[in-house]
Amino acid sequence: MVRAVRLKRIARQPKSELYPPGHIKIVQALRSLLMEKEFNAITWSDIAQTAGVNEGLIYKYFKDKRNLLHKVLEAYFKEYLAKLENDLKGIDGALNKLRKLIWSIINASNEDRVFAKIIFLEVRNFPGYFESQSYRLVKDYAKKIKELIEEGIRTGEIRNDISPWHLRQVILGSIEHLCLPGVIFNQEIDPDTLTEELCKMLFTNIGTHRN
Amino acid sequence: MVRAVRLKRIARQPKSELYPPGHIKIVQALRSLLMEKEFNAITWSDIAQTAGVNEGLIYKYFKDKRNLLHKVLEAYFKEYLAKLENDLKGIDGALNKLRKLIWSIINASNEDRVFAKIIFLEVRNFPGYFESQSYRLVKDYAKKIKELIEEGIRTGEIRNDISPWHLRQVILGSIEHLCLPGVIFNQEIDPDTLTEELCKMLFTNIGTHRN
Amino acid sequence: MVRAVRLKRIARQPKSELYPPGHIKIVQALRSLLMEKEFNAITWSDIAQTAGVNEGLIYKYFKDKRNLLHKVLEAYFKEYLAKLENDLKGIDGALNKLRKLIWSIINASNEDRVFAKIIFLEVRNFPGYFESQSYRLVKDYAKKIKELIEEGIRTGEIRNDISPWHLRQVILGSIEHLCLPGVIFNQEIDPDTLTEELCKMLFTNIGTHRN
Amino acid sequence: MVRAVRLKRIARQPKSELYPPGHIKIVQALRSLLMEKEFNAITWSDIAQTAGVNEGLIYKYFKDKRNLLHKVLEAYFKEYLAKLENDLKGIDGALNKLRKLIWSIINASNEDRVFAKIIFLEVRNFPGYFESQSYRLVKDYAKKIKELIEEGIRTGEIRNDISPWHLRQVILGSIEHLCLPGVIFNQEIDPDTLTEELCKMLFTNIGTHRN
DNA sequence: TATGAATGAGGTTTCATTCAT
DNA sequence: AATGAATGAAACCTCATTCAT
Repeated sequence: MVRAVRLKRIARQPKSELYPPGHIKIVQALRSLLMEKEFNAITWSDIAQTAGVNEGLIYKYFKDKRNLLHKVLEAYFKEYLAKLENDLKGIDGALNKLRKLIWSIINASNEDRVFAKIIFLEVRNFPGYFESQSYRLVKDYAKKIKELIEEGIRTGEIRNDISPWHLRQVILGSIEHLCLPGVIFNQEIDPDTLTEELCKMLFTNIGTHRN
Repeated sequence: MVRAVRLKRIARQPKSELYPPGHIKIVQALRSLLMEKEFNAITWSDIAQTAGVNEGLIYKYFKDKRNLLHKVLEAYFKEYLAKLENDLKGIDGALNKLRKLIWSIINASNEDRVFAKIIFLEVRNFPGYFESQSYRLVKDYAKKIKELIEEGIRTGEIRNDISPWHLRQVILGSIEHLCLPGVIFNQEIDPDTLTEELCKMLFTNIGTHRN
Repeated sequence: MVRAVRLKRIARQPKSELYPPGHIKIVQALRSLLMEKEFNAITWSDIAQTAGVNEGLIYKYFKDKRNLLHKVLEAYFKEYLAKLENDLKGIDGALNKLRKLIWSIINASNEDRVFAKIIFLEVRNFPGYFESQSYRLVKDYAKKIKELIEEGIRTGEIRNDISPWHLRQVILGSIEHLCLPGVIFNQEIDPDTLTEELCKMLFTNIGTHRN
Repeated sequence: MVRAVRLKRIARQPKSELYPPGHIKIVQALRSLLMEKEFNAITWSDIAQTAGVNEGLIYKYFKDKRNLLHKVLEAYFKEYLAKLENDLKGIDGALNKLRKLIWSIINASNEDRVFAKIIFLEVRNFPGYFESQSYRLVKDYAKKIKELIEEGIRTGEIRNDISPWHLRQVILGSIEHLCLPGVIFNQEIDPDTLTEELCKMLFTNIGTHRN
């Protein structure tokens, strides 16, 4: 009896719960510390204290601080990608999908400031990032955006003199700079307005239907 | 005679020569170190060694490492602004000016990788930056871009349903993300192509002549 | 049986034993260094070496050198107060108690030169001292002396035209200057003689019985 | 002619004016810095800045910081001694002289807080002080007090079972502790009250006329 | 006499990391 | 799995001091 109950409980647990409690506390601690401080100003001892965990324990789970940061980003990103996949289901047309995707990133940046902070401000200046697992996720994701654009070009929704790579960069950069003031100065980020404004600038032009 | 020559020599001296040699060496040292390393991995002793100067001397001129970084950025930015002002002279029309401005930033990012690195990767994650003199320059500059856009709207070159603030952010973010791969992975950045691509995406649409 | 012994041993341990060994060694190290050097000439590395402990460890336990000094004083003072309380038990009359108290401080200054050095020479010139825990102990102690004097006035042992505050200062200052040459030049301090001389000057006069 | 004028001018100048201006400025600077800070927290560069003088110049005049401090004390003390000598003129009786002397020190401590700070708080913890010229002045002065007491004993004004050395220490220590709170916490010091209180406690008793 | 520039040496402080329990 | 204690190395920083001018 007892055993059955146990198994059941474990089966129900979301994946992250499978990590030992110390591991979870440490990841949580970094997340919450990143709300107040920049990454470089956060020390192991900050993290251990916030996590309510011994400093030495961290070494059981993480190679170094950057490694931990990348793990945190990875977790965020996986969450985000799952949500996104769902969001895009049932949407027709490359432009519509792009619009939704834009809204989705901005929305995530608004709801998870730390996520945005990490991706916009903390990982890029560190070379090791580009060898990390989390960067691979980002790259895959970026690739998918490019493919979406190429799909749009094939279907004729997007002008065929547009370079997919350049457009992707323009979209990502625009989103970033539209969100950045909100992220840095803790101001409101309005996904609807920002998406609307950005698409107004890009889509009517990019699209072939009007030119 | 001698006296006249003297006056002339003093008058000719560029501004940077007014700093004591140690000061100049230190600034140069950080510039060159930033080519190889990220800012946080650079230590005082790195800088002092590279500059061929005593560590203690750095404190005579700079409060701390961030302060030095901001000073370096400031110097770059002033150089850049001077060049830009010249570049924009004699150009007619807001869109043409914007195009030139875009080219100008991309070009600067290409020629001065360190400049781009600092501005894209190193300063933004540090709160103190936003109180620095160099940030004030950046803000002034951003303001001017917005005014350029507003001018375009007034003259009818730019659609009047475009929000200047949002457009400015889109432009700056686009530039940044178009240059970023080049800056990070030390690849070529082609100002002409990038400018062309970006303007193609934005201008035909923003402009009123077609809608 | 074994268990009983254990409990007993733990119960007997003096409080200081509860600190980790490194902490104790550091405090001891400063105590012994103060015998030879003035506080300002003592460095962290002196302390660490003397304690046979890593320099960094000091920061685990003490905020800074002054903080450590105050902790050392605190320990001394607590020891002293405990002894004093015992010494005063069973003594009748405010003047007799004062005499015993005077003897007690002089005696402590003689036996613990470092204690006297700290209190007479090292803490007072540092403003932070007056916010420290150890200063609070000193103040409480000084207050008790004043109350003893007031008691003497109430009981008629001490002239009622004497200001308790001034008398307290006179007593403390006298003690200090009587001990100072001994403390500074490492000469003998004779508690009996000094107490006798001081009381001769003060008590016959302060007392009401003769005036 | 010129020479005569010169000599005259020099002769008229007060003694301190004979020092070069840099010297004077440096001494003044330390005096004024001691009002705000403890001696150990004052650096050469503080002093040079306050004096409006180059750091290197200090080495022309002073061996080290302590040496400078002792020079400052010396200057104060000489001023004080000159005043005191005048004050004591025409006063009859050892006790009256002592009373005046007590008043005089307390008064000086009130008017020149820095003087009191130096003597009560800053010099004693430094061994080198006891080899300094300024300490010699202090010792001479203390000796004179002892002689004054001995004179009082000889003339019968003071009880002959009083030890002059002990009484001198009691007087000096009492004065110090009566002034100390005022000096440390920048409170008012009232020479009249303090002198009155101290003498009330000591003199009626010490004197033979009543016993 | 006085200054600006620079230095050397060592003090202070921080932190990632290890290890026995 | 987790902790408490301690360490080593290197960073940061300060300051007294010197020297050419």
